[in-house]
Amino acid sequence: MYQKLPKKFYLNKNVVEIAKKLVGKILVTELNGLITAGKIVETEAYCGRDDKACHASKEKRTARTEMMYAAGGCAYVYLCYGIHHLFNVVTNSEGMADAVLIRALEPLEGIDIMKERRNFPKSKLSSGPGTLSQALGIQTKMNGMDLTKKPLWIGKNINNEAFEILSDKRIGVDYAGEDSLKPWRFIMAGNKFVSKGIN
DNA sequence: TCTAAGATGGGT
DNA sequence: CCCATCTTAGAA
Repeated sequence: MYQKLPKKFYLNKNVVEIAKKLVGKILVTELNGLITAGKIVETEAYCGRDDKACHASKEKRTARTEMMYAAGGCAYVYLCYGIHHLFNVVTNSEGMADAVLIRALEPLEGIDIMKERRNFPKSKLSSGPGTLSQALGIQTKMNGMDLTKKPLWIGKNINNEAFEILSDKRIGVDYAGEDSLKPWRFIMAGNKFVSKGIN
């Protein structure tokens, strides 16, 4: 069930390429025996070199960014606006601060559990970086977890469905000037669970 | 110590 | 469109 991606998937040196490949993969948590899983339908790449939008821009090292320098294949979870836990996939080899922000999921399994955790009946379950973390129970204490093991992992595409991937500029990083225009956001074409989809 | 800003989301 | 909310980073 949800066959785990191998460590080497995350060691690719091109974070933009990994962000694109993550579309269609399955993000899974198993907490207190409860499995929740969703198909990744939207991602964004952040690079520690040549990208002002990245927390580790210009290879900046702080307590928060330290995890981005770890070898690829672990989680970088941080708190945004004091409320939202945002989940990222650390990539590249040790010392290279790259990460992919997971922005939206199509719920697959444990939907009742997600609804219970979200507790916002009128809103979507996991179509935004903050909401999907809440739906899967991802918190900052999971920062640094190995994504090739329980309780937080990424699995291969379930079936061999064909889909098209579109790219666009990233969301909420206007402060980064020209770097905010980089087409480093990837979405599954036509999927209604993307965060800002026309639906 | 103190302060400003932030990879958002829900409600109007 | 408006703004709650509180950690983090950087300044003093």
